[in-house]
Amino acid sequence: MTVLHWFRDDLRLSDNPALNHASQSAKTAYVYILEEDEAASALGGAAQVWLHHSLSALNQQLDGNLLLYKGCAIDILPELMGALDAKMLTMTRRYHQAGVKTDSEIREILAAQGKSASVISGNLLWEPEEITKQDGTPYKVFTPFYRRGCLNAQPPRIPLAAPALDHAPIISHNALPLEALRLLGGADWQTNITKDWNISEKGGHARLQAFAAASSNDGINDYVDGRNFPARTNVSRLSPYLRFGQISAHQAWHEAGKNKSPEDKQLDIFRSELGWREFSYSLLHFNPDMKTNPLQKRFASFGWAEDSEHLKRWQRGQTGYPIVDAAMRELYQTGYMHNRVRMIVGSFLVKNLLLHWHHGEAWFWDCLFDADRANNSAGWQWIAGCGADAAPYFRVFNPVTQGQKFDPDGTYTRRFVPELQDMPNKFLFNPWDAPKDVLRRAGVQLGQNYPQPIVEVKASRQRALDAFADLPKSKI
DNA sequence: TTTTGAGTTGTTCGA
DNA sequence: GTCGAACAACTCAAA
Repeated sequence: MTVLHWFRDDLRLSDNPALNHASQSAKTAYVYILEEDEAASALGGAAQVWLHHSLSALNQQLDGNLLLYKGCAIDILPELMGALDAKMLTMTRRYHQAGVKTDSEIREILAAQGKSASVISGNLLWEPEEITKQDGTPYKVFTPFYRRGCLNAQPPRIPLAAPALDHAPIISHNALPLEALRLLGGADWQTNITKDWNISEKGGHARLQAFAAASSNDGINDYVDGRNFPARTNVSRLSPYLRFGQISAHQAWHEAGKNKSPEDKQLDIFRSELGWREFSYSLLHFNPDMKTNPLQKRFASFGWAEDSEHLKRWQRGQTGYPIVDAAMRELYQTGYMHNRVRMIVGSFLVKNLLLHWHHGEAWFWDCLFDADRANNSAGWQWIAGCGADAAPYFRVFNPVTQGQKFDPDGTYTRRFVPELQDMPNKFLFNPWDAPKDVLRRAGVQLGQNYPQPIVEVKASRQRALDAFADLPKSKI
């Protein structure tokens, strides 16, 4: 008997409960479908590049047995199951509305043919319906969700070893070569952005181990403080691997805890970041329209500004605020952005420029390797203030102070804004305040080789505070 | 049942 | 320079 495992965002062999299930007492076939129906809002450019390399690596792990298709899963799968004479389909549970709908349709179609489809949880530490308040409704605030909800529930499973796979005989049945998925775009860009990453399950584990076993002032061992500094190497950089399932959250949870007391502060804070991912997925599960609609309905008619020139300058890293520009250029050049500066650029777009968070969500979706339906929407709603958040409306990041505080020697900023290479630290984050001779010696001509600030911090902050104060009071 | 206190990531102002 | 207070309104759970 043959079982078909449909890989989606679980591109790994180890700790993959659905794949384990498939491999028990059966020969296994494997498929990935680049879904082109409404089940998958199209992947962004960076995520496509990541996916290309991921599929290539996974196919190697499967000895060349991964079947690739492009199109509509409910058309492709029943036919493929027939060609393979497969009696069962396995897949890892997903949480976005269109995907959930596709999966239940598949199940019905196969059931009508006397075949089965198993949707098996594997990508979250806790399933959304497990973590609710006493009254059964979902949490809306992170801390009680995580501390009271998650940490009092069943602890995350010990990761499973990769199963011994008995490949079904290859019946390719019109499968496509990887190149036919056309996931790679422009030549220079896509080779440059992948050079720092080993895009594979193995690469994910190497990253995780390096993070977990780092020396005392690196990786997890100085996570609490170090994670705030974009020039330092304390964040895990696991997000793209988690996004595509090349490592599981369970593997990250347990590997990070090796040789550490469960009460260890560094470990606790890192795990709580995994908790934020859980929270985002819970929000997506209970609010299927989270990508487009604000969680707080009072934001529905908020008076966002319209300014395509400002938006373009934000996207290109030409705002005249060095920390913002460094971060936006990091994103565009590398497909990644450090978490601290994600908050700074988000606050700048939504508060200082007063542009709709949709614009930020869409740009991150296109540019980030780790663009994740749950995290991206939840994160943008959080920074916009319309999401699930206990934080005050007046939290507006100051791009000058944030730069001085979290990139004090300018290492990060100068790396991505080389125009300011020779600007002294004192004026690096506010070059418009620098005396003329300082600018001249640094070779900076504002408005010529580095932009003047596109808005003024104090005035734009006040404009945002006024606009937010005008919101209807009730969050509901 | 009601009250109380705290809540990822901040800034500014005035003492 | 440092430090505490003020900047709302609502969620959630413990007292």
